[in-house]
Amino acid sequence: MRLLHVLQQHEVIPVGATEPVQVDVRIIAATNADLEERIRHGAFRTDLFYRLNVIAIHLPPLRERRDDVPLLAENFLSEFATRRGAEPKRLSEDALEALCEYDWPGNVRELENALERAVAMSQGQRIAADVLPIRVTERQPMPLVSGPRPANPPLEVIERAYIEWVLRAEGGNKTRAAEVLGIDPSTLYRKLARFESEG
Amino acid sequence: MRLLHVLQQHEVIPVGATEPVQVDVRIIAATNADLEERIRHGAFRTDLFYRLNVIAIHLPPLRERRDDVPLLAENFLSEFATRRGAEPKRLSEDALEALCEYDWPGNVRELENALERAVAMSQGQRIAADVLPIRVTERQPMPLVSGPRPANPPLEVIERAYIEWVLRAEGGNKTRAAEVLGIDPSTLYRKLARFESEG
DNA sequence: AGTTGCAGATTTGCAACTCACC
DNA sequence: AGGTGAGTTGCAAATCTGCAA
Repeated sequence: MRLLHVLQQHEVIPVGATEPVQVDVRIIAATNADLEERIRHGAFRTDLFYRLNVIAIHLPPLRERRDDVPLLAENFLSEFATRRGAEPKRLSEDALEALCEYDWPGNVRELENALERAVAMSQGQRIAADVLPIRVTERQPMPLVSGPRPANPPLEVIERAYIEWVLRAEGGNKTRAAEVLGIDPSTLYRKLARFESEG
Repeated sequence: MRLLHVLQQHEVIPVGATEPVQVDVRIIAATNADLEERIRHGAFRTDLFYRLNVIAIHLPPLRERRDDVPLLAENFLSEFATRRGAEPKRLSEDALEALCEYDWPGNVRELENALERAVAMSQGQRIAADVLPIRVTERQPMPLVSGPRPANPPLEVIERAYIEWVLRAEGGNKTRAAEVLGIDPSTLYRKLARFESEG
């Protein structure tokens, strides 16, 4: 862990720090779609500035997790059903296949919307492919502009971030923080010392 | 870390798992207010079900972080200013003091709303205390029903969660995951083996 | 790419000690 | 002086790691 350490420094994304002294950390996991939407709503900036440091944890786009589509779809359908107080509608074979083939540039959010619409448009209990948005069924070779994905931070960074997070949550009390973290106070103490010396 | 291990198992909060085989994890940091609001909007359920397991990381309520209030307020004010394309308004001494004294049961979200309203109501560049919501300036002894706070998960749990997260993000490729994590593949391999044996 | 042996480096929990404060 | 709680350090044992196969 020491060896590779140098490579890892760039992974943290500090944002607009105003005071360099105390640093706090949030760990946020979100799909790209989540992020975009939250930024649009202004909520994300708020989160970001909660205390000035952020570590972003990357979630691959839905198109790279095709296996998840059926499960996600099922979850959404039963969620919608619960909301309406009815039985979940089921996807036809064709519809499911189309969902799996599509590239979902809008990720999970887009899938959710498509299904919601489909549920509303379909008459019976079965969702046919033709109530899905055209772009989904159209089956075009998508633009496929997959830029370089953001990398996830190294383990060491996450560990540090979380430790600092908890320490702050406990008001700086190292003993209590150690208890929460499930480690000996001395261990925490030494980890912190190491953080200091490593910047 | 081995010794305390038994105590730590209860910290994970798995939610509505449907398939016990593969587990994925999201790490979410949010204020209580965030959570509440997202649940109301249905977004959180969606997040939750992304892949069926969640580890909640606790952020202490704003009332326990009074020091943060001025900084937060400042951030909000300049955010609002940017949105309007104007200079940020400034808080009067009294107003700031009132903000610091208040208990903020709605946490950061409530603070944001209060400030937004205050900015809209104030005439000049200076925000006086009397444009703040009455409950804020009223300075009552708040109910103070601080139940037991949810504990943050132990370090070990976070480490595991993150490793599994990255592994999945890399499509199960251990070598690649190890690279991202900044550890030797063999190390990752052994960590995973341990996870298996420990459930 | 996944897995294991190995020797050496590292880390850990424990316990003991200090310090501050009541 | 006594007691409690936090922070800190020595130490030996246990563990973990990177390398190489």
